[in-house]
Amino acid sequence: MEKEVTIYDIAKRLNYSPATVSRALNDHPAIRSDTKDVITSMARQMGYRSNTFASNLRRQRTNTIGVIVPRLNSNFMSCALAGMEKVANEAGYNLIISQSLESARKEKANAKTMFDSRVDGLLVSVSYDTEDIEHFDDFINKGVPLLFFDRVIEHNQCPSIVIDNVKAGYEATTHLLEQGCTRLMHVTGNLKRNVYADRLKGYRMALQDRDIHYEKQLVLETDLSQEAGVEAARQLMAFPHRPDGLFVTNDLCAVTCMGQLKKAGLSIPADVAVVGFNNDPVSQVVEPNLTTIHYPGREMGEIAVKSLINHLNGLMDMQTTNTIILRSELIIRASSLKKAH
Amino acid sequence: MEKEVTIYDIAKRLNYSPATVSRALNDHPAIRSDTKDVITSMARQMGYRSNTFASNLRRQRTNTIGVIVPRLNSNFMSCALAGMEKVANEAGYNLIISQSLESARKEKANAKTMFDSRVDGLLVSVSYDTEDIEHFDDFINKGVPLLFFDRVIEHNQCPSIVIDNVKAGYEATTHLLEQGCTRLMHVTGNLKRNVYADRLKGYRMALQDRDIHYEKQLVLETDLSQEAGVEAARQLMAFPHRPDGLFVTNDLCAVTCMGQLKKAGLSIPADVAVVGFNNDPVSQVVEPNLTTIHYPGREMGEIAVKSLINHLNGLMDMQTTNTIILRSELIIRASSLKKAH
DNA sequence: TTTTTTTCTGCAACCGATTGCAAATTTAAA
DNA sequence: TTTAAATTTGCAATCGGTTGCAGAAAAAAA
Repeated sequence: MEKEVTIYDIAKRLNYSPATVSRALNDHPAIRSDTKDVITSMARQMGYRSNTFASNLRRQRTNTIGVIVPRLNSNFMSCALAGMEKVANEAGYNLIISQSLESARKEKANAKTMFDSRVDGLLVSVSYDTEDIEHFDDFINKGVPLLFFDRVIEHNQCPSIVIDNVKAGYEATTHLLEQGCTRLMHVTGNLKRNVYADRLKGYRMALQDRDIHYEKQLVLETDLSQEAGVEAARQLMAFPHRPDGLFVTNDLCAVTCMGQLKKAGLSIPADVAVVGFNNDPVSQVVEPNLTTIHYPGREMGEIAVKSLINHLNGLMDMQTTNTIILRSELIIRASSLKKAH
Repeated sequence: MEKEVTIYDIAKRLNYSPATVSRALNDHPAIRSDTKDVITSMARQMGYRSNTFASNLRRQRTNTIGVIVPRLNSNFMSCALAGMEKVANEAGYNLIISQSLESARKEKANAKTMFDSRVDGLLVSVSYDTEDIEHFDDFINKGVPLLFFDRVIEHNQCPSIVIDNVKAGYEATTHLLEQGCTRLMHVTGNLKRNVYADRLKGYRMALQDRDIHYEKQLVLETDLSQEAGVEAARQLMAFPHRPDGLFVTNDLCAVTCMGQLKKAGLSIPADVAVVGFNNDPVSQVVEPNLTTIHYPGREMGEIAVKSLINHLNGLMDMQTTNTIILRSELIIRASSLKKAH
């Protein structure tokens, strides 16, 4: 285990002061360029590596971005994280990722850890049962940029990155209606969360635009798990006047539900047309293939990190940008096609 | 933006030395317990938070674990990461995650970053085209514990966490043979990687045990993408003597392949019985449901981090443990059931 | 050649916690 | 009461870069 090389070692070896070495390695303009060359090449030769802690300690900066998500093992989230990691990595930032597991309590604990780790910025998609965001006040007070994505919470200091969930919900619903559905069931998540509330709003608007009466009983608020899909199928079939269309805001839940319906002898889309959400790989595997909304996870992750880093570098002020809306898209597949095209 | 409280502030306020405060906050035995009480409560009252960098700088430790994976958006990997994050978080460690995107070059760059970030330990699942592991020598030389999981590389200094891939391959193959298949195609990944090589070994052993001649042409080495699934189906159908069994070492690839076969009019499992690998959610969605190997991603992640932390705390020596093998399991579903049970 | 301006470089303090060693205090033993 | 032992606490150096400020050196202008 050899000793670590420091700028002092380099300085002594070349007869410069540590200050000069430091500046040379950081490409400071006050250092002549041939001096820089000598120093950097000697640094390489001696196997020098910068000590991040000393640097962080002094500069009060960590080059680290914190990410708090509900859970990281969903297709959408892992794509978003993949995008984040890529951009962060290229910009020389590290990512510290933690999951709240849908619990506000754990989210709070994670926020504290992130704060203590002194992340330069924080990206958050809030948990199911997060009510307030006091636990992020520390960041706001300290001027640490905070950015919400996907599941966001309105806050005038923090920008959000989302898709237009109202529009997506509207399109999904409209599509089902255009296919001739007359009675649409809607299975969604916790309506405290913008993503689900907005999609519901879109659903209602679409109904309204066609003068279809909104029935509260047709909206099922669930945890969108696979079990919820089973339960949704049960409820759907229990209706005296059975719905002929189904809009589920999660693909995995939707396909599980579809499976149950098929098992019960219903035909998709003839008896029940189905639309999911997220464009998860399962949507192209299930039979019939699932119509769904393409949710740009990777892009969302990339843009979130890009915005944060631009802000940190003073290239952009996040306070002025309030919301970034990404394009989503209805992908029509067999599960909803009652009419031939 | 208030000023940060340091142990000096606490010391001054209580008329102790910073040293005493430091020790008190770290529960050092040399501090009387009522002194500790006074100090900790004052720390809380003043809103003190420890400065990790100063501490890291001094202690030459970071409480951070690095993770390098091929990509983080697969079901298996995101489950493994979820497990890692959970355990690490509970033990007060942070995770820095980066992905090699299956490129040895990027893996090297990531390793360097991790090394410079001075992670306390490193968990690695190697990329497709990693040939050597010289880029991890720095860690080994410096005594930073390095642990491989899933896609591992033999190294007498580094333990591995895996499942028994040979056995899994053997069981999958045997199961197909028991169902009456006589000619088995095997679609797998880069055979440089232990996971695929071992599964192939299991496949061959199973054939041998039943005196079935091994045909090289029946083994397809691919990147296991969905496109590879399409291509596999094409090749399967092109055989004059068409295989009646198919063992694909990845569920997503398997289901895509199945889709193609069905589209071509073949019936599953009657014409071709199929077994996948990983127990991805899609396996329970596709029709017929896919027989597969359950791969304990979450457990693998948890155990990986647990082992690393135990080693770091001196509770366990990783040098002596060479390999940890987790239990995997064949899950039999309809896609391979030719015989009724 | 002298003066002014510009470009480089170094000094030294600082970031905040940790820890070996010694001194001070308390407690126990003589 | 004195001495020895055990328990607490503090001093000061240390970890390794960073940066304001001042001074030296070099270049440009007078």
